[in-house]
Amino acid sequence: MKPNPIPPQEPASKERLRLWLKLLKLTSGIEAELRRRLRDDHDTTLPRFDVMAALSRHSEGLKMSDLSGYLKVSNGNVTGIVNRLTEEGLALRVAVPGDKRAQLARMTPKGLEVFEELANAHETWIDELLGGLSQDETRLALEFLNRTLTIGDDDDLE
Amino acid sequence: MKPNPIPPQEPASKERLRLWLKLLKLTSGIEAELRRRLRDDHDTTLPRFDVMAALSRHSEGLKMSDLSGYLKVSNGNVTGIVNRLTEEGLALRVAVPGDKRAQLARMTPKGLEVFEELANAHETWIDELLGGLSQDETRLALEFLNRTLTIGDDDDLE
DNA sequence: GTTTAAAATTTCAAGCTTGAAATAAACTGC
DNA sequence: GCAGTTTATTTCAAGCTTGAAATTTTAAAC
Repeated sequence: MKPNPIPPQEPASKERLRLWLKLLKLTSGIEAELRRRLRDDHDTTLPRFDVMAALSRHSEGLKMSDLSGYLKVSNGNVTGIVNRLTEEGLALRVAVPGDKRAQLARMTPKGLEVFEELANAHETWIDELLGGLSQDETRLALEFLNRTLTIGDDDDLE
Repeated sequence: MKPNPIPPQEPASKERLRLWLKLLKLTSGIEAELRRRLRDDHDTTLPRFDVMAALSRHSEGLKMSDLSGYLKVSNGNVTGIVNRLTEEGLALRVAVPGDKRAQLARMTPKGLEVFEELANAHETWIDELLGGLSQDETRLALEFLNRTLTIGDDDDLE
């Protein structure tokens, strides 16, 4: 006699699909809320925030190509965003001594100041939006993700 | 690939932030891969896929506003996407008998045919991309998400 | 040194996305 | 009826995003 494992049978692929949709809904929802707050409360956008975050942890500046590499977006994309940040006085471009092709994108002091506020708000928002998780659950989830679902792990923005 | 150091004593908000970034990286990575495959292998896009999916499970058609409601995107957004699907012969608009303001977006037979292929490929891709998860782990994760992180739960696209 | 290839960036067209404004039709109260 | 409001949709400008093409500079081969 079989001890009968639990078998409400759905093919594994359907269950994975279900998990994916659930996961997508969760992250999309949180992301949408972050975008809304950045816009309504701080008059900025998530892409700008991401660029500022990357530049802020590299105070010496980043080559445009490194920046797009970190953020996993196209070169042309960061060109536009850094342009707009520059127009707003939050970033600037500095020449690279040995190489006339390259430029470093850097935060301005004003940019650093603005970003610090944004980063604080951001951490608070996440804390609130994931508020349903106890510290134990958070750790459990992190461990689970680290153990099973690690895709393309490189540094920066971890 | 570093083993990702064990979280030392860290404030709960930092751990939640870490979890969020991990989660975001996972879903963004999968999403990027889906977009790439839709484009390279099927010459279409994720937004088109999402609209087709919604229309396909409502074969009688959907009002534009209902469609944007399901997908949680703006009205103007679906207008453009349905326009493009229509140009490609995959969707069409039909008048609503009692209401001259509204229109139903519907799939064409060709659209349904195309979508069925896409949906099959999509399920296969997800199965592959989440392949690191056993069926038990999948169920565990789903249960965890359902229990703790349910945000704005309504039907469709679950 | 000159040619050739590689690298760093920007430009560009096309599509996605939004919120706000514009249109048009339907409903409500009187 | 009809004035005023609500509802359904489209249009629009601005920004994000991409991959491909164009530009400029550096490096390599010879």
